Amino acid sequence: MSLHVYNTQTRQKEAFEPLEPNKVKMYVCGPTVYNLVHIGNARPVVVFDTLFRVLKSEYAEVTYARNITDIDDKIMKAAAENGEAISTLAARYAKEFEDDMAQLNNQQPTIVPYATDHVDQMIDMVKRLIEKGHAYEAEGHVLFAVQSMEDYGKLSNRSLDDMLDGARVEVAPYKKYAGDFVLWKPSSSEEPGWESPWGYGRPGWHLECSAMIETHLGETIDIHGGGRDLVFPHHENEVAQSCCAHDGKQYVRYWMHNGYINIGGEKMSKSLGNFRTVRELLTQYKGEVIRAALLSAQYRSEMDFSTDLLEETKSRLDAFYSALREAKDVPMVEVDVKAQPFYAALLDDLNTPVALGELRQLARELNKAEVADKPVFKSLLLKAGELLGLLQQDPEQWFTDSGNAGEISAEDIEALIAERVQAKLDKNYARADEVREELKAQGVVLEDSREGTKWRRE
RNA sequence: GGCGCGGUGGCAGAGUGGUCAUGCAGCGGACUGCAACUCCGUGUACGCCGGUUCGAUUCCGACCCGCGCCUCCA
Repeated sequence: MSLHVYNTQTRQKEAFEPLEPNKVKMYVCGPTVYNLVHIGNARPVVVFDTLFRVLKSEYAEVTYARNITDIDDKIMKAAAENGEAISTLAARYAKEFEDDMAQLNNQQPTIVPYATDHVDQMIDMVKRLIEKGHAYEAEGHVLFAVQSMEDYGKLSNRSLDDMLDGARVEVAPYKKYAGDFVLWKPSSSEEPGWESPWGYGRPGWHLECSAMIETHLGETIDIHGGGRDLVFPHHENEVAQSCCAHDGKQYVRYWMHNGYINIGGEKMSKSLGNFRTVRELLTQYKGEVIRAALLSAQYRSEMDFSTDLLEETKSRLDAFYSALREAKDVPMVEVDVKAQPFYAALLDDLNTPVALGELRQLARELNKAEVADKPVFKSLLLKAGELLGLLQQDPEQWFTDSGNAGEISAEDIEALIAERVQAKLDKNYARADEVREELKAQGVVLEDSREGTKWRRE
């Protein structure tokens, strides 16, 4: 079994083979940093972070780039409202994004390129596109001429005529053809911008990814990921820019797109205003719960993000950590997680729901195993968990950490437990039960075992 | 109008041309002073109608319903 991924370009699952043996180049579209990210923005980050982990276990050299878009009209608008520089606002929200993503156990990509650090490369690419006859200047704008490209529309599987049929926006008068898109646009003197051969201005949205990929990863990359809504126009236009700048050379070998997060069955989006920020969710659930919830459905399917889902996910993680807590003194040994059904599920286009199911079986095996067999199962469980970015924290901490201020302290809980132990020795079961009830009322559950009383916060 | 996705048991969610997903919840049991955790057991599920087939949830066709994209969007 080798890694298979669903390729949006061909609309089927394909065996994955990197262009250069043992070297994988992956690029994922990151956020536009003008506010706190929502859970929908977090999905591709978690999905492709998981893919990054799998790729690293399969290939010797994996380069993963995830950009930060720090120049954009929405950033300009937000900065103007705050009366601050766009660089200040963008830097702040880029930091908030990094913090949120770290809470969800996402590893740092190999490269995190910023759009504004690549304006020279973007200008250079626009120059080349004009020279090759794929772009033209008009009223201070530079536009990509989509009719100059044979295969335009191939990625998103649509023809130019069809696209224009359903167009909802007015066509700018300077466009030679309605489907042409902006590579460079003029800025007024008070707007952010850069000097260019076409005057003071700023890049169009699609350009940055093409330029940054060219700069950091080369002309052809293996995997390009992002949300479904980027297929058109963003990725289609990236293909157009890069292919035409590179004389038709293949841009991306495998396109991967994750499905939407819905709220109450409806697509969540910044424009609809029905979004939940990661920051807000983190006040109620641990980052690991949010991550596991995002992995509970296969990445291409849509998923409804609800309290029920988070609560169920928490219960599932509790069971894993309960097994690990019970096995805290069991030593780790060398194991081959790649031989497990768990791993086969991940290789099959990142089938994380099945992988989570297999993880549950490993936890069950660990619980049931004879002492001599426990090290193997504990090691498999932890190794498998690591590939999903889960189960890496101290189990004791998982159950006893207080996320919220104002909760009963660990010391107070321990004191009450000590009192209850004495009450039990005195056969004063009424008092023992009273303590249990008192703590239960404060969200603390007691578990008696041979080794003594353990506790956890609900 | 064009392109595309999906409808699986209370809920979540895989998958397959013919014995089983799995999880959460529920129920029964073991364990427990009581609990919890854990373990064991437990569900005539595949939108509707046709077709192909010895056999279809799985393939084909029509239909119904929901959702998305068609230049803000993960």
